Parts: sequence; structure tokens; C-alpha cells
Amino acid sequence: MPVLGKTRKEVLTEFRMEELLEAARKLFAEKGFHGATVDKIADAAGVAKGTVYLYYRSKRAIYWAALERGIAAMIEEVQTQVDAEETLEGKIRAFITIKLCYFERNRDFFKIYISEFGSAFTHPVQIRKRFGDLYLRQARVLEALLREGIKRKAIRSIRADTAALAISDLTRGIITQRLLGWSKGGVESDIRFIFDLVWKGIAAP
Amino acid sequence: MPVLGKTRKEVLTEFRMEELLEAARKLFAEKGFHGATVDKIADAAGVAKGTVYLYYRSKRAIYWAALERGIAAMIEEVQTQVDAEETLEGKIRAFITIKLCYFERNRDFFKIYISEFGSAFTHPVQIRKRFGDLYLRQARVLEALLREGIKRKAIRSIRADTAALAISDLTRGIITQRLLGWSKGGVESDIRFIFDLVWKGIAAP
Amino acid sequence: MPVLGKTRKEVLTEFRMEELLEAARKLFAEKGFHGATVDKIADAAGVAKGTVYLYYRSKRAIYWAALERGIAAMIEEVQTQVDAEETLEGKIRAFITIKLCYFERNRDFFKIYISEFGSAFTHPVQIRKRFGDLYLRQARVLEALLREGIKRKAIRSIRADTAALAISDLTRGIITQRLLGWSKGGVESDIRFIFDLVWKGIAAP
Amino acid sequence: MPVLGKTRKEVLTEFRMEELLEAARKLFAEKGFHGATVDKIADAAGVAKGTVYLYYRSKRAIYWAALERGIAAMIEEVQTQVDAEETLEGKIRAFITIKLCYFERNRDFFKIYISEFGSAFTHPVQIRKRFGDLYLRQARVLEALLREGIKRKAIRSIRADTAALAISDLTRGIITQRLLGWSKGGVESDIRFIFDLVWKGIAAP
DNA sequence: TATGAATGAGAGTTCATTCAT
DNA sequence: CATGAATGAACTCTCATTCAT
Repeated sequence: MPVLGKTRKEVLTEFRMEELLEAARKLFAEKGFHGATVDKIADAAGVAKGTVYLYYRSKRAIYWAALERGIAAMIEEVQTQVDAEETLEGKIRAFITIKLCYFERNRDFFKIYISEFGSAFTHPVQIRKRFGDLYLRQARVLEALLREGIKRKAIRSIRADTAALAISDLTRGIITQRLLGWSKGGVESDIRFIFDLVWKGIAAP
Repeated sequence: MPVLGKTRKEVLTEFRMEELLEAARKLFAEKGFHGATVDKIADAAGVAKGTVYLYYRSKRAIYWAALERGIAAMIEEVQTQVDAEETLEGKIRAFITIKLCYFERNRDFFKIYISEFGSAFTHPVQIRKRFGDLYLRQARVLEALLREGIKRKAIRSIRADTAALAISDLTRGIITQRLLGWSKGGVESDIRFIFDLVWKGIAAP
Repeated sequence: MPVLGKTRKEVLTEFRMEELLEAARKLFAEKGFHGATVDKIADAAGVAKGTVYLYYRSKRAIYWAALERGIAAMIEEVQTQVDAEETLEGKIRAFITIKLCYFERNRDFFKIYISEFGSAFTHPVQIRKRFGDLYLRQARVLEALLREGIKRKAIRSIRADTAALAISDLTRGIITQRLLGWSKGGVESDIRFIFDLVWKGIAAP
Repeated sequence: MPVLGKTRKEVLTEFRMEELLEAARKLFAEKGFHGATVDKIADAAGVAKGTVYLYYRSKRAIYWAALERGIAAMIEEVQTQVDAEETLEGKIRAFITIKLCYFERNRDFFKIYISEFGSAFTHPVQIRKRFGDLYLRQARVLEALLREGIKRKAIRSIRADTAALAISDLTRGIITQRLLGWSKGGVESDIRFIFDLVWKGIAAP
């Protein structure tokens, strides 16, 4: 009997998938794709090995689900917060802030995210493309902002796509530094640092 | 019989290690750490599998050797060129330029380098630390420059260590974009882009 | 409420078993015992996997049921037609003809039948014996004919049991050839071929 | 240093392959393809599991090697003995005799052989074809004899290809009966039975 | 009665590492 | 010093069977 548009079965399925995803996320983050075994994922999720395959077609599929889910959630959060800001400056600052905060809150996910980055070159083309698309999608949120700023002469005339990726790189980089314990400053300080660098770097004279 | 301070044996050993390293670099770059098998590395180097273990203690050891060797060579090249420049601006530009060119010339190495970055979080602490030290060493070349610039008031008062890492991130990022085919501009254009962003971002007002 | 000696429940049970058998027969024929999964059998029969086990104790049990059922039906058909013939020659010809036609009509069953033959040696003794009994039962229909023929001097003095099996082998062989596309002749031609060979081979001089 | 055209390595390789084949043959015969595990084959051959894969690419490959090897040896033996006979009658009798004796001597092989027969319909087309070719090859030895006999009017005008397969079926059938303990007669008696049936069945009037 | 989610033993295969030659 | 055959632990994935609902 469907309740709220979902049958009992669907709810259970969703629950199991989420449970498995959570366990997988933790393990992938801790040990990387190869280090995490399906056995351990099943164990961590509290189910038998075979059960994993009732919900995901392969180990890779779980990995992808974790990755895609995380990026999608991040994009959504970023987009929402950027939209909530009124000034261009505020929007760009929000972009940096939210990404940084999101990753701080989802460290496990960030580790998978960054690891996939590292594998970008060794994966088959189609997998690489799939991740690329995902990654570029979030960069494009920023790109649109930059383009608007350039049009309004608030930002000097630069390649908006490259700049967007560069800002993403900076943000990603600072998070890496934080997680590795290389950055001594607080989050606030790090955000301010990145933003200042970027804003001074791209603002119209 | 020692020649130039090296015995015949030492020369041969060095030669074999180099040969193996080259083969390994190519394979690690192409297939990643897990995808590259010792069998294939031995094959590519033209020796038997067992021979590999006469020169390196493990597969990981080869990987590390490839990584360390590459980073050391890069640092050296960067240092030399930075020293050759006279102005602060020139030195910073050189830092970016040389790194970018070095990686363009040594794509195989870059792929390993970037991949290790991705694994930074899944490795045991001591391995992570070892890579960190290596990575930070090159950043410190830049950090010293920035510190000097700040002292001379050519650069505004920023955290030199964080800034150095940020500039490294930017450089690494643009190379990634280039290798993935995301950057449409030429090398010159990319260098100029990064440098402008950085210089405007950090220069004293 | 019993109807025609069967309760409603019994009718339903029989119906389900038949339905499952049909589905199983098709799958076993197509993929062999190991290739056919209980999942697919259940699917093909339009029931859930668990339901299968309400009607059959195991996958093997379904297989056996399919096999026994098929052989029993064949024996019945053969016996009926043989009885309908009047001459010895006619009876033997009928034996060959009916078997061949039966298998032509029930190719799925034949594939299982022939496959079980192949496994005859790898099965545990009791299973082997069970199949043997089944197989020998049909041969005995023929054996009886031969024995009668020998007594009446229409057939030369041969070992009736061995001859019966030999004729069965010939018949089985020709069907195999037909199903594998090795026999170019029509059914009629194949029947005539076998019968001539056999009749000339066993007839009294 | 090559000795007798074979290097030490080649001899060792051949030895291991033979050793594995023997172990595999026994297990396949006893348990069938699915029942025999690579683990057990390795065990029986006295090597580790991984070693098996140094000599054969897959479990299937071992199976095929066993099958092909056995059939080839049989064909050779049959051909040699058939050639040694002078009369047509003698040749046909030799064909039956040698096959029967070969299988009596190589029971393990026969079990695999017969089992493959059973799987003929469930295997992919190319595998089926491969076995078919192998099987037909031995039948063709006989076919040539029959064709010659027909030309010389010693044999009545029959389809030589179908007859050859039929005689093969008879031979195979009698061996099956023997191995299953259904045939009470001695080898001699069985051979005579088959030959008489066949010869009377095909001889010109 | 019917379901299908859950199980977990067990399959084939790979590969870093060792060691006798 | 060089070899490469041998190892065996570890991997992912399958599927017959069970059992709570």
C-alpha cells in the first residue's frame, strides 16, 4: 500500500542503499577504492556480502553512487547559497565558503572526490568523461557568475571557464591542506585568504 | 675497479634501476598503481620478474622511487631557473613556467604525481608524511620568494606558506586541465593567466 | 470440496507444478542444468523464487521431475503405437518412428534427456540408477518385441537386451544428428535408414 | 642447452601440462566439469592453484585440452589399425574394435567425452562447433571406408555420412552400456555383436 | 499459500613476492 | 647477478536455499 508515494518496499530499498552507501563512503575514504573490499563494506553495513549485490551491480557502482551523490548534493548546496546572495562579491565568496564547509562536513566524501581526481588519467575514457562532466558542472555555476561580472565590468576581461576551474582548484587545494593538517589557520581565515587572492586577482582595476 | 668514484658494479646497478624506473613510470602513468603489474614492468624493462626485486624491495618502492626522482628533478630545475631570474616578479613567473613546462615534458610523471595526491588520504601516515615532505619542499622554494617579497613590501602581508601552496595548486590545476583537454589556450596563454591572477592577487596595493 | 476426486487445492498444486515444469524444461534445455538458475525458472513460471520451493524440494528435483515426466510420456506413446501395429516389422518400425517423432516434437525435453545421458557417470550412484531404470524401461518395450521375434525365428538369435539398447542408441543418435543439423535427410528418410539398417542387421537369414 | 630438440624448460612445461591434464581428466570424469574445481585439480596434480594458470588459461582450457588430446589420440590409433587391415570387413571391424578398446583403456576420457556430448546443445555455438568438428573427424575415417565399399559394391547404396555416424553411435552406446554395467557380455562378444549388426545391415545383398 | 530479501559458501582468476637453479 | 616457476592469499561476484512477513 503506497504511502506518500512510496511503497514499503521502496522505503526499505532506499534505506538499504543509503546504509550501504554510508558504509562504503567511509571505507573508500579510509582505504581507497582498491583497499576497500566488498566484504568489509557489507560487514560495515551489517549485511551479508551477497546482499550488497542486491542493491548495487558492482563494487564500482557503489563507488560511483557515492561520488555522484556527494557531488550532486554539493552542487545543490552551493547553488542555493549562491542564489541567496545579492552581490557578485557575495556570490563568489559564498561559492568558496560553501564548498569548503561542505567538504569539512563531509570529509569522507572529499577523500573519495580527491582520489577520483588522482585517477582521472588512468581510468578508461568513458569513466573519465563521466567524472569530468560531474566536476565541470559545479565549475559552471561559478563560470556563469564570472561571465556576468565580466559583462558588468566588475571583473576584468579574463577567460571565464579557465578562471572558474582555477578558483575551484584553489578551493580544493585549501581543503586538502586543511585535511592534511598543513593549514594552521581557521576556516574563516582560509576562506578570507582564498577570496582575497581571487578577488584581487580578477577584479577590474 | 673504481672509475670516477664508482665501481663497475655500481654503474650497472644504477643503470638497471634507471631502466626499471623508466619502464615503471610509463606503466604507472598509464594504468595507475594497481593496474600496473610487476610482470609488465619487468617486461617493459627487459628483465625477468625476479630481477626487479634485486633492485627494489617492492612494487611500492619502485613507485616511490619514480615519484621522488621526478619531484627532485623538478625542484632542481625550478630552483635553477628561479635563481637565474633577477626580479621577484620574474622569479615567480619562472616558478610557474618551469613547473608547467616540466610537467608538459614529463606527462607520465605528472600522472603519477597527481595520482599520489589523490591517494594522500588513504595511505598510512608515514607514507603520507613522506610525500608531504617532498611536496612541501618545492612549495618552500616559492614560500621563500614570497616571504622576501613581503619583507620588501612588494607583496602584501599574507600567509606566505599558504600562498605558496595555493600557487602550487593553481599551477597543478592548470596542468591537469591541459592534460585532460579542458584548457583550450596555449601554454603561453595559460602561464600568463595564472601569473596575472596570482600577481594581482598578492601584490602590494 | 472434492471434484472429480480432486480437491481444489490439489488441482491448484498440480497446475503450479506443471507450470514450473514447463518453464524449467525450457530453461534446462537452453542452458543446461547449471546454466539455468532457480531465479529464472521462477520468473519464467511467473512466480516468486520462494514459491518454487513450495512445490519442489530442490533445483535437482525439478530437473528430475522434468526428466521422468518426459520419459514416461514417451514410453506411453511408444507403447500405444507399438501395440497398434500388427506385424513384428511394423512394431519395430513404429518404435523407431514414434521415438523420433516424440523427440522432434519435444526438443526441449530431448536436450535434457541427452544431457542427463552425458552426466550419467558423474552423478551419485543412486541418481544414476534412477535414470538407468527409467531409460531401460523404454528399451524393454523393444526388448520384448525382439524376444518374441527370436522365438518366432523372424529374428536371428541375438542378445535381445543388448540389441534393444543398440537400437535405442541408433535412434537417439539420429535425433542428435538432426538437432545438430548434421543430418541432411528428412524425417522419413532417416527413419527408413535406421529401420533398414536394423532390420537387415537382425532379421533371420 | 637443447637436447633432442627440446630445452629443459620445454620438457618441464610439457611434464607439468601432462601432470595437470591427468589430474584434471580424473576429476572431470569423476565429477563433471562443474563438480571439478580448479582447487581440487591443482591439489590432485600436487601444485598450488596459481600454478594451474601458468599452464592453462582457464578451467575450460584444461577441459578442452583433455578432450582434444583424447580424441586426437583415439583417431590416430583408429587410423593406424584401420590402415593395417587389408579387407574392407577387417577395416570396419578394426574401427569398432579399436574405439571400444581405447575407451575401455581410457575410461576417464570416455566419461568426459560422453559428457561433452550431453552438453552439445547447451554450449555456445562456437564451442559446439569445435567439438562437432573433432567428433566428425573420427567419423570421417569410417565414412571414407564406407564410400569405398559402396563404390566397390561390397556395401549397398546408403548414405555414407549418416551410416558412419550411426556406427559411431552404436560403438559409443555399447561402451556406455559396458561402463554402466548394463552389458553382461565380454568385449569380444560385444564387438562381434556390433559388427554383425552393422555388417549385415549395410552389406550388399 | 506466496513472497522475495537475505544469506554465505564457494567459484574462477590475478598477482606481489619468494627462492632454487 | 639473473631467472621465472611456483606460491597462495585475496579478490569480486553468483546463486541455491531459507524464513520472516
